[in-house]
Amino acid sequence: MNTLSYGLLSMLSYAPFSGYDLMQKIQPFWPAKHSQIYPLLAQLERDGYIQHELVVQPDKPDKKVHSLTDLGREALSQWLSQPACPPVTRDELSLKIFCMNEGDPVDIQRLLEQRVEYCREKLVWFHAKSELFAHKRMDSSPGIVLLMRRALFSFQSELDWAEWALKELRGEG
Amino acid sequence: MNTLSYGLLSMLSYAPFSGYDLMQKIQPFWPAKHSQIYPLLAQLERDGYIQHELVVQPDKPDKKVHSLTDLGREALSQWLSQPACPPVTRDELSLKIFCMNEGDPVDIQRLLEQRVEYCREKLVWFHAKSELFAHKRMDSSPGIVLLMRRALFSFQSELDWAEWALKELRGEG
DNA sequence: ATTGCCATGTAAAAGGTTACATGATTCC
DNA sequence: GGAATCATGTAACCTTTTACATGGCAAT
Repeated sequence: MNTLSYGLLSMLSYAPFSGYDLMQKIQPFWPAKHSQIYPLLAQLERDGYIQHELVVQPDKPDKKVHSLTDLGREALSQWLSQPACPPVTRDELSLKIFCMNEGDPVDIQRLLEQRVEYCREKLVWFHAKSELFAHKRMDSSPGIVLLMRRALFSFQSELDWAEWALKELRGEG
Repeated sequence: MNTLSYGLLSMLSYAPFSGYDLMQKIQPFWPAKHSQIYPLLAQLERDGYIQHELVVQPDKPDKKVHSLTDLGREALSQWLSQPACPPVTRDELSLKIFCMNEGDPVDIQRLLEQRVEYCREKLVWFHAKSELFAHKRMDSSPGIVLLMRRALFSFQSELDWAEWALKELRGEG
């Protein structure tokens, strides 16, 4: 079973969800399109890790609500006990900065400004989310609290770097 | 042309390299195996972006040393002027932390300790590299300096987070 | 009216990993 | 003697993206 499959089981460890919900929820951790998720859900059901119930909705399309079976829960905890694969990041910006000598310095500055903006947006989003959890006492599990804080750490450090890099390029270093 | 192709052109903007060299050099920015790189190099040559020269080595296997053509250099600077795709990260650890309720807390602590170790190793490596550049006055281009610093920023923030998370789990928060 | 969200699926293409294949040299 | 490095390639497989396909409801 591949990592995305375990990812789907991970999401379902909280509550039953539709494929559509799962697709949205898994994005921050393991980006995937619906075309990849629906077939995997069918496979997970064939293999006995999940089951589904058809929920008829009057205003919206019917949906399949998937939930973990005992076998699925077992598979999850067994997977948790094994070491995690090293993270993989692919960022076009790195490559562009690497060969920035080849282009117009203004292009590189624009790229960095875009990255600054991107990080700021992410930070606003995560700050809003974590305030929701703090104030309104939402269903914040220990895992989500850890991941939230990591996102804040990592986007902040990327933002700091990008701003520093812009200063360097403008000769203010 | 895909991003890996531009990545290869980016590496070649510094100097001519063999496919084997390129495979190693591109790893930090855009992980790829040799089986993906060799066919792409052939294609880039067919399309006129690079050319190669056969270099015979007495002690080691012969190699093809690839270099940018004018067309390749043009393609690079045109690519630099366009916005970069958003970065993509896939980290199994995120998923495991997300559903950590399902498993033994000791498993999660072990995973975080492994991540701490991983970050420390990376930091040691990047610090060594950047000292090399600083002291021995190596061929440090502006791009490489920026990327080096980013690596230090990002691994440090991941390390800080993982150590904070371990404290939280041990109830020292 | 058109865009966007909800909801599910399949098919084709592109991107990426693992395995197969070869062979000399160097280091332990 | 066995593993690691250098060096290039192909084939099979798995993963991921893009495109095809459908259709109702809500909001601007």
